Amino acid sequence: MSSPLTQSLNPEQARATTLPNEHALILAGAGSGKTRVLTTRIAWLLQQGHVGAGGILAVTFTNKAAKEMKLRLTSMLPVNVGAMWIGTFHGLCNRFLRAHYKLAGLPQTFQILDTQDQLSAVKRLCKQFNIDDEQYPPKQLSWFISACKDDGKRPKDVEANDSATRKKVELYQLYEEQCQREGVVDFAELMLRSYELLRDNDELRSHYQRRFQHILVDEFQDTNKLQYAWLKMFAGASSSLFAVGDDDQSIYAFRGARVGNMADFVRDFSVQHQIKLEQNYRSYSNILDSANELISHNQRRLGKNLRTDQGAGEPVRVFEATGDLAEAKWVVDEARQLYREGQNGDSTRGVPRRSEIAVLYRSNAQSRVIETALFNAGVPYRVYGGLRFFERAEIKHALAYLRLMENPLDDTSFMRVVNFPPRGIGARSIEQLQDAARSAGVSLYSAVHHITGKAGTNIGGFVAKIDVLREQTVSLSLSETIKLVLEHSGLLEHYRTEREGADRVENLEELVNAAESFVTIEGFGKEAQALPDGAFQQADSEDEVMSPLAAFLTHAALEAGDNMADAGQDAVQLMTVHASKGLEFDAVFITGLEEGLFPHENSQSDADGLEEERRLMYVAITRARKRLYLTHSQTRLLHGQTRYGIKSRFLEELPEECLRWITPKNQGFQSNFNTPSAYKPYEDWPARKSISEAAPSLAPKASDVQGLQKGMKVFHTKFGEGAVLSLEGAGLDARAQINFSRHGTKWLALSVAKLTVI
DNA sequence: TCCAGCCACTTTTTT
DNA sequence: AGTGGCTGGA
Repeated sequence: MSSPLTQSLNPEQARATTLPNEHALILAGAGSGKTRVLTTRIAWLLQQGHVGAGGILAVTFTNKAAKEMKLRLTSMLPVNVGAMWIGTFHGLCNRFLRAHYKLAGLPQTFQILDTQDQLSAVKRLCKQFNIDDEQYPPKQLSWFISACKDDGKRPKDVEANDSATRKKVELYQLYEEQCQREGVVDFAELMLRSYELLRDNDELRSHYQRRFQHILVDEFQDTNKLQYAWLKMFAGASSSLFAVGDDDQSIYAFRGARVGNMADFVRDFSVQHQIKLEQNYRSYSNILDSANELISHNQRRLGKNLRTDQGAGEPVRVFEATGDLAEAKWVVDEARQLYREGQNGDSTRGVPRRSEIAVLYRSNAQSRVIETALFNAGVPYRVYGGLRFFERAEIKHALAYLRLMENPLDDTSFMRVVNFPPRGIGARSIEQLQDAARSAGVSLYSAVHHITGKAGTNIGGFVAKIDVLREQTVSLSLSETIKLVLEHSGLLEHYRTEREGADRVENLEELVNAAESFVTIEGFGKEAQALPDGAFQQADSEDEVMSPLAAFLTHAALEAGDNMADAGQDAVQLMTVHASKGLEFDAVFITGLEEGLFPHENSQSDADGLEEERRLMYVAITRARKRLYLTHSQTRLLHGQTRYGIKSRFLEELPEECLRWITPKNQGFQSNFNTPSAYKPYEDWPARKSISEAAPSLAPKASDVQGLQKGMKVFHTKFGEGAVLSLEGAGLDARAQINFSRHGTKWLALSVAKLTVI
């Protein structure tokens, strides 16, 4: 307890950090020093001699978090982080499967399919079996397969009561066979295969259970069913599972995360100590109180209230714009002002760097307007999200050549580059090859010998080229190998002659650099090195070190890299709310706070969806340290159409005393239009339209709203005749659901829509 | 076989 | 509006 490691911790943090060897759940609110507690606990356990480095298993969701944890640990203690298992779920599964590839039934050179690869594998499968892709869209199939695996289900475990599901399960089965034949695993398979291996192999399981005395999990609220089961497999009778999470920040239910794992954990492991970290070190109280008040509207919570010792700080500013461009311009002006004040040395009002300003939005489509405004104002910015380095087409092409050299069974990679750059191998030749491969039961690569004629010659040339590349590079370094492949594959040449290919050539050159720094910084083969205690040598060959190329390919699949846009320059940060999780900024702008957008219309149908949206808003608010701005717009261009938005309900759920409305509150579009407002708009009012499509809210109730009643026939200037289905809200928020004879059912805001009773 | 133009799609995302 | 995938003509 008196360790200097824990001296600067508050009592709750110190208690969590120094818990005895037992299972524990730490409810760590936003900005409460969660990562600090996690790393300090590991350091403390090691320092007190409770466990050796080899006995630690620490799991995170992102590579960034894993890296951060390792970095902080090395700064706390002189410790060999390589001896600990610290990494992402998938990274650790990879390490595990590489060590026991034989037991797992995988080739040593197994390749990892990312989401794109998985989709193309599914498409190939569907084509082969003549699946109607209208009825079974490959994307959905791919999603279905991943969802089954995330649920821990093999095809035989999936309950199929209708013919469509039975078909999907059948395809899932075929997909599995295809992957197995080709020696590839997708992301979910990494998890499921490791889980099953542990479950079914008693000797292996007890070995690992004895080994890992302390298992620590970050962001526990984001674990899915399989990940929780996986953790349970590793946790033996003498292991302690230390889970850190925040149910209020669970925003990934849509991809299978189960907040319920927190309650299950408490029950399954008879957790004695649940410690709440409620002291927030990040935000001023106006911001924190807003977050607390907002999240209190959620019913299903474990319950937690953040407090701060910092003062009230600036009020949260709310701005209503007339249009999305005006909104963006206002944000940019305000951001510049903050930066200017920071430059003048005013650290309470301004921000020292542009990178301390974040502009958040609910969906990616909203970034464009903000980018335009920033660009026009000459403000440097950086957009997160979008394609990352290893996901770019040219990089994936290059990697496909490399993967094929490493594992000729990989048909996905074969298909990607067999005719890229174009070398006269068309659909017919490919079909011939696929038929031959299928009837001989071999890979496309080895089926080339069965093909004769022109197709045979062309494809034969391609295969020969791969063989030659493999031989030529056998004694070359990794970066030299890649350089040679880029030249001899014709990829560089192809992009050099392409009009818009300069960026792609640059990226390919960057790939060579990435390989160089991978070897020097990361070392290679690290993932597959021997277990320290040397167990299981009889069963598997943990001592066989991966080739640098194999390690690099794994790295590329598991860590897609940054999107490398303007790194280095001090720039305003643009990202979705999801992407902002785990980050913090001096100033945060949350934009597009309109019904249907945030909360998003697709999430409003059920209460759970709405609660997740609210948690999303909670995450967004708690990113801010000093200044928080909330903006919404009366009109917005979305998918090429003007939409009229209603102010988000979340704005109403914030404590009034923390807010300052820059524009008068409760001004609907109508009243603004009639009474030119006190503030000066950035642009002229948009041409008036009489449509407003608002999302339905949860419970329609009112029977008579603004002279309308259910069942009335109405006329609308654009949609024509219709019947009122339901009514809700009052005053400026009043809405009517109307079934138009020619345009279907729509929700209209009565303050905007021009309706006549007929 | 290749390229151009047309059509459908559009919440959030890590590995 | 913008993009990615697919079809049909050269």
